[in-house]
Amino acid sequence: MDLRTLQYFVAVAEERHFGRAATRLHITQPPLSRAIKRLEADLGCLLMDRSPSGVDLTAAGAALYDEARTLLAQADQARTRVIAVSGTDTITVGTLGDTVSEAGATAAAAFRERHPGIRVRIRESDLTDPTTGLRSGLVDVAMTRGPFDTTGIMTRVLRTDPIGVVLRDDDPLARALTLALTDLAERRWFRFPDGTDALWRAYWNRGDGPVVRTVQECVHSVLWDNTVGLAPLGHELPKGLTTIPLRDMPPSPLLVAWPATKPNPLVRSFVELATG
Amino acid sequence: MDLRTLQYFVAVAEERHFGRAATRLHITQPPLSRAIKRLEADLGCLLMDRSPSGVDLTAAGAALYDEARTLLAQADQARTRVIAVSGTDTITVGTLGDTVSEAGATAAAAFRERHPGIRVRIRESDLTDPTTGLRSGLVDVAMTRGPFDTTGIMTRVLRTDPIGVVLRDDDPLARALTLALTDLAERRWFRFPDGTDALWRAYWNRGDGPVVRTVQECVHSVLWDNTVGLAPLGHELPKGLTTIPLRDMPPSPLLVAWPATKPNPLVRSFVELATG
DNA sequence: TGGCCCCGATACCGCGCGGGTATCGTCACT
DNA sequence: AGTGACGATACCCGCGCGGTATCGGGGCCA
Repeated sequence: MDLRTLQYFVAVAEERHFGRAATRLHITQPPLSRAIKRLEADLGCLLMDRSPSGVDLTAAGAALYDEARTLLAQADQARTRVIAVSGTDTITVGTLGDTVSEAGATAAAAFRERHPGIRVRIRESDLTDPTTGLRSGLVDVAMTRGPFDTTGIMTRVLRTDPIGVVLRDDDPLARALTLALTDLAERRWFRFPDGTDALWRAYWNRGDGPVVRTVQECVHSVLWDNTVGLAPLGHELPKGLTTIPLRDMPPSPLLVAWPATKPNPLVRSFVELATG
Repeated sequence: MDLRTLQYFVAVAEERHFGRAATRLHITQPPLSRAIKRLEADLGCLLMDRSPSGVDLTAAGAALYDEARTLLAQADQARTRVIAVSGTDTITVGTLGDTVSEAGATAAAAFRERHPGIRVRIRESDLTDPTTGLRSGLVDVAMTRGPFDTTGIMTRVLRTDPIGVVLRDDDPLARALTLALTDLAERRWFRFPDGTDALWRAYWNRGDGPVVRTVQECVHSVLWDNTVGLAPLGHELPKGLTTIPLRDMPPSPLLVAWPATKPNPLVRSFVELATG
């Protein structure tokens, strides 16, 4: 009866569905089934009645649900209190491009509500470092876009967005519903400096056009220098620009990333709040 | 930060000593050191100052100690409540020989105080079955003496007692401080029936004297039939009998035993209370 | 000051548990 | 009868948690 198993149980109890609970817990269904079964063996009684159309709590299951809820809340509070005593009072979040407005704002808000005494410092990184300073210790946790080299870094996917090409509104191709990379073979692409993470650059770079480092420079390059470039779909663009989906680019994950060895104990809580 | 680790931490915090805490937890010292270290890494702060003469809690450690205590108590209560709801209301304890008075009484008393609503049924077994009915399901947990075949059975040692030979007070050898089995080579030994667990019988049987099944029959056999027999030292004997330590017999463990798959959820609690 | 002892840390090993993917059994609904 | 949804099962793999053996370092005593 460890806390993780109880968390699993609570998830199933609330979702009334092993599959949904599993996704909510960021695991798959079979381990969850086994964990519940083990919990039942440990307590010596059935906790839920399985039926093909979902699950129902038994009396014992309902009792455990209440207990587990308070237990988990108390455990969480214990962690918070210990960390408060230990003196950690700041968490630094790195953001890349517009992840700060996309998902960072809600995550930071949730975190601030959860840890009223903690200062949340946002550090907006330029586009050359997808880790936004994780490796150099400038930030404790990053909200960024993949793919990039994740050795020594833990990540969790928040969302996955299709990739499009950024064009000027008056571009001849700007009316297309979708495009392929071959349609743009002759164009000049803005790209990122050599210092950028190799995997990230291979994914986002095309051709050998002008080098940019920030979202601003991307925008200017397209608007005033008539280049094109890759960008995820589904977020606001400055007036005069549009994004056309590309058929032959794999989608890009929007993710939260943190060091595998996390010296800042607040990171775990932030990740939980950011990913639900 | 699972519950087991917190239990480890509480033990160290209370003992102020890794070694003692480890024995109290029925593990060895290295895993305990690692667990605490991992807990510290998880929380991101030192919990105790190690010095060669023991350990001291840091401020964070003291905070965690309080939290952990309440958390563990609540977890225990959660387990108890769920089991109560599930309908289990009886635990049957098997005893062998005089284990019932030796350790069973205190264990049963502790259990009754801890679980006021639960009926504790004691089933005293004769000496032919060292499991006291564990395998056949007659009892949920046994307090008995080793060694015996433990396949499918979990055990925990309560104490280890030297083995002696039971003699009549007026026996020529009854004045010796210690004896060897060779000193008794010519004697008739009482022994246990063939149905008895093989390992147990090999340990306790000598020669091919009269068969006994109960403590009473052992006593009578020695007093009235002038046989001798093996018995652990350190417990009361009827008037007229005495026990002389044997130099060449390995000591016998007094242990609590329960099925590896334990259908009765109260067993865990009983074992904890019996072994401290 | 050198030797010893105590205690916590570390190294290494084997096994079981907790993840994963692939597949099955079963029930409800066409 | 066929199909789809859902939980259970089978199997695999890597890590965590136990174990034993050993190290390092600080006190204590001769």
